[in-house]
Amino acid sequence: MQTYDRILVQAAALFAQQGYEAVSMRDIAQASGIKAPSLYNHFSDKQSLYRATVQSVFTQHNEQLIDVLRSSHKPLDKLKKVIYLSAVKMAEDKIFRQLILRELLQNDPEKLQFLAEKVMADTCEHFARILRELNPSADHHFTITSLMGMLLFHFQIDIMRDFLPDAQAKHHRTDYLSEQIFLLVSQRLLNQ
Amino acid sequence: MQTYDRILVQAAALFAQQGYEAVSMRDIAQASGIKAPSLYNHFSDKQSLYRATVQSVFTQHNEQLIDVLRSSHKPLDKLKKVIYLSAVKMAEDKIFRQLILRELLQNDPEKLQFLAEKVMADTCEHFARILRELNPSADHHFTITSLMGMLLFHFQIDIMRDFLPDAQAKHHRTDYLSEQIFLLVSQRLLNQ
DNA sequence: GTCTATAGGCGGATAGAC
DNA sequence: GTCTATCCGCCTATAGAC
Repeated sequence: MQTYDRILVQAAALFAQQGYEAVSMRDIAQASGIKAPSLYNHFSDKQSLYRATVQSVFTQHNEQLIDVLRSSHKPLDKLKKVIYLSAVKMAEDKIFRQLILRELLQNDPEKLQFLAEKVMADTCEHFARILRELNPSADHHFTITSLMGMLLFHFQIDIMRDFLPDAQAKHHRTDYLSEQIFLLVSQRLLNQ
Repeated sequence: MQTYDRILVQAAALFAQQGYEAVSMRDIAQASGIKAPSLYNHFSDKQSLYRATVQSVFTQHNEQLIDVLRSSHKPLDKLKKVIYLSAVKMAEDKIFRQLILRELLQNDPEKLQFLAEKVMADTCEHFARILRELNPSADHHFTITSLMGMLLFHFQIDIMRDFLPDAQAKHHRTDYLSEQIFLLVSQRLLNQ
């Protein structure tokens, strides 16, 4: 792998784990196997490196998710499948999950607009198309944002689940959680 | 207000907005109307100040929420009411919301255990009691974590909602969101 | 309890050799 | 493209006067 890509990969892991301020250029350099000044041959400053990192993680994540929707089952099966695959991605891709949560904590409206329009809106549209097939008149914006909230939260709290009341082994299983989320969403959708 | 409390209030706002690493002792001192070294007469170091801040915000939040459940309506009304009041608190208390999200991004198991057992578990138990009245055999752990995920996410994304597909004015209203969350949760609960 | 002064370290970033 | 050396500012924290 080229130096440039190695930097992006290592920076993504560090920024996701520790946050922008807590990660130094020296940390990223060391993880990438170079010295800090060499980073400046690839990125003009720390902010640029961060932006490139975030964009790269989000772009990759979206590309992988879009592949899912090629198949054409019945709408309800499609919804179930896309929830399951989103859940798998959320469970696996801790870097994406933590980076998006960190970006959500940003207060800069520009960054939030970028996050919404360039990262989340595509995925939302995919969901929306399926939901409209199932019920043309329901409140899909609410359903989709609820879905994203649950997908993010359920997998983010995985490591602290057992400290919460009534946690069981099944609550650590991606298939169980995605099934329950599907049932929650689809029942409301069809009864609305 | 005494210096000590003024520091906690100002530190809470700064830590919630910018995160631990991004806030300097000078920032907190200036916001509190003193110089940085004076902070060390109240807290032994930055970490202690942060811990005290988080604990203070979470304790206050929980106390305010517990008051809600004194009234004894029918279980379904109680659920509706407690969801509404949690939603109002989430919408209003940006400092609590952002601090809890930042703590969720921590990877230190000790801090997560503290967050789960000392901050979230109480609230979970309140929810659980109501849910058990409505359906003794349902999966309440899943329902409650779903609820918390939705409550956090829906109000955290408020400022970027309009950049997402199909957003409408009603999606900025706390009463509408809490009603929809209630319907989502209660339908699943009663059909389970 | 608060201040000024300051220690000592680490941060981002640049200059210039190779 | 990568390095060593270095600048300079900000950071946490302490010493000691008032």
